[in-house]
Amino acid sequence: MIDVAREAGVSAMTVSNVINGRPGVSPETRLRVLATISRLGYKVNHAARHLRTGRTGAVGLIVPDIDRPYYAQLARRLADVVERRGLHLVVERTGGNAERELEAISFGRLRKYDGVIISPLHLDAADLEHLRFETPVVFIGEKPVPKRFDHVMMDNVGGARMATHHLLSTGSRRIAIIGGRHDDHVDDMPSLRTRGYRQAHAEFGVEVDERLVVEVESFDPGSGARSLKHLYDSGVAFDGVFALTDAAAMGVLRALADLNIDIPGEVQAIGFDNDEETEFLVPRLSSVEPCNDAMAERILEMLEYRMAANGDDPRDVPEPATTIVNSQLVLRESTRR
Amino acid sequence: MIDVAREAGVSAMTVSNVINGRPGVSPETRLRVLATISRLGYKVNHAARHLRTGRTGAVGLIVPDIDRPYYAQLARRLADVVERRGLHLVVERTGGNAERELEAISFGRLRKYDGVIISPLHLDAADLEHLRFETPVVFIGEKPVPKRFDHVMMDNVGGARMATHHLLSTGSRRIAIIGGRHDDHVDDMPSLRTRGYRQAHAEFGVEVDERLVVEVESFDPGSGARSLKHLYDSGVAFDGVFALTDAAAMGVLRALADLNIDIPGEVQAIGFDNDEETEFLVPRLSSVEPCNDAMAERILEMLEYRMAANGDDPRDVPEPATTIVNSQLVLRESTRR
DNA sequence: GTGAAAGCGCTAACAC
DNA sequence: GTGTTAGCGCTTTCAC
Repeated sequence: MIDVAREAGVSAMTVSNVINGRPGVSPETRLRVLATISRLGYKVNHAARHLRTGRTGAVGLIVPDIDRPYYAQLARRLADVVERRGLHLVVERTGGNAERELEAISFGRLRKYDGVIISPLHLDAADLEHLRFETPVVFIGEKPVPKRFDHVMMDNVGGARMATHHLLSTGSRRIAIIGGRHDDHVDDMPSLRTRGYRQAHAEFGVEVDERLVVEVESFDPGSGARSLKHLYDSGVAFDGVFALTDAAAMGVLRALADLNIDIPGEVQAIGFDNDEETEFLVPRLSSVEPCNDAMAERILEMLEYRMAANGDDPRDVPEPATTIVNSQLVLRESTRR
Repeated sequence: MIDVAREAGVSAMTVSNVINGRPGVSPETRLRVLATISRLGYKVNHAARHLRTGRTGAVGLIVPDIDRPYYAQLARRLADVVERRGLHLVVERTGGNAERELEAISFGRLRKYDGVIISPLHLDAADLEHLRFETPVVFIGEKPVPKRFDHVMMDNVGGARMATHHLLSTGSRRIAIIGGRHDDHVDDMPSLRTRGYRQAHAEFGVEVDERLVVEVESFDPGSGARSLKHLYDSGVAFDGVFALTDAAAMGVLRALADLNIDIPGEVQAIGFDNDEETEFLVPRLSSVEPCNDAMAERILEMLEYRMAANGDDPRDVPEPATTIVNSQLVLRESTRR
């Protein structure tokens, strides 16, 4: 920058003013400086600017996994919203283990960002209790976080309730839940969705057969397919399947096809997440739409409040809030009407 | 940091040495400093460190889209490899328009990273001709880039040749190519794969009916399904389909199911990319595996060479290289044997 | 409308 | 084994 200043016969300050489009530079000077900048191929050093101003122009999204459609699609939506505000989104993944999650969010790495969106998977409220961030942070996902943080989550219980409700109201009485939990007292995704499943059963006065609650080690298609086959082989009868994610549901559809079971005639099936692909499966999969667009908007709204308030008058710092975004049933061919 | 130094009764330099695990600090001092650090809740400021050392510990991946399974899965693989080397990967997306691609790679934003992997979609060799990066860069993908850059790409032509070859050798003679190009003289993904398709036909002495070459506006399942229906409605007969991506192939399978066409008896189908989901489609989709693991390894190998060489003796800076990673056929239920 | 000085938080190089 | 000095490239402040 001082090179540019010297070449253009002005001070570094003036160059800085030109670059940042600040007023108070005469048109001729501005032009001369701009010409020199492009002639010398000068580029601002973001690290220095960051060191000085504390702003980076970047919003971080920290997720357990980047290749799961759910996170990938959420990332895209957030990127849209972030870019509309003149910032850009960068995504980091933790690989879904507690230690790496802590590392990603604790050791000053957040300072690279003006604001951060974190989706914890293994960290729970106790781990987060001691943490203080100097960067504005919004938590997303179903893991409970301390009340002093902003938190946006989807309505897992409500969505699962609706899905199960639909299967029950269209005649299913023995609904397998793939990925469910026998003990649903921890607030994670499987437990919350299992709770919705149980609520719907309670509303219909139908008893849940615990043998239909199938725990899984992961939520990919492979494990969905294996679980369903295992359930079938164990001889437990079922006439409906609620898979806790669309990825798992994909495996379920595949396994039902292998078993020559008619969908939705013999067994109806429903997923959760409304991934873009579900509409093209055979049969087209009914699912629960988590309204990620609304969620993305809400997340950024909260983050912006905090980012705006950061460093300012502590009086107008917003109260931490928890938002639950409604979900919505999308019915396709894998369920009856 | 000076706060910590003062509190611990040492100099800032010693604190720095402790933080970075450098030798030459006595155990007692080290312990005292560490205690003070945690008592004061001190965190290193990465911006300052970056400003001073020029290293950030981050590798950037810049892709057109983050929610396409192909990029998402590539990102995961790269993240694995990057993390094995003690760095971490951050992903940015450009949204797939030329201006934003340029912005992402040109305006000094790359300085946030020790090395960058770029997958251009709209920028071509001419746009890149003038660019000089001070950050080590490896290009990926099929867009041609100037020779002075490192470039890793998969074997699009070979993979498409193999896929088409298999359909021909199992009896198909009228193979539709979804996403193909009538004019395949530009080096982009569709053109390269179309070239492989034509090569295989030439080897078999089968003439290509240009009506079977179906151009598409995008490579998602929706457009795959629409294209296939449109082809069918137009009355052009076909007994095989090569979809240029698995996403498009997914739509093709869906459309064939809607038309009650038996796969692979009447029409056999094959995709490209070997996305994880393809194994669970109905029927299971045959595809071309681009060997992304090998590609990820190779990309990082090249990037590391450059990162190591950066700033050093110009004699041992490696020559720019272009690597083509082989692809491989994966046969499942959607094709005959 | 423009410039000079100071300093953001860190570390390389060298002195003690 | 530890401290001192200087400076990375920018912007804030205030003087001109």
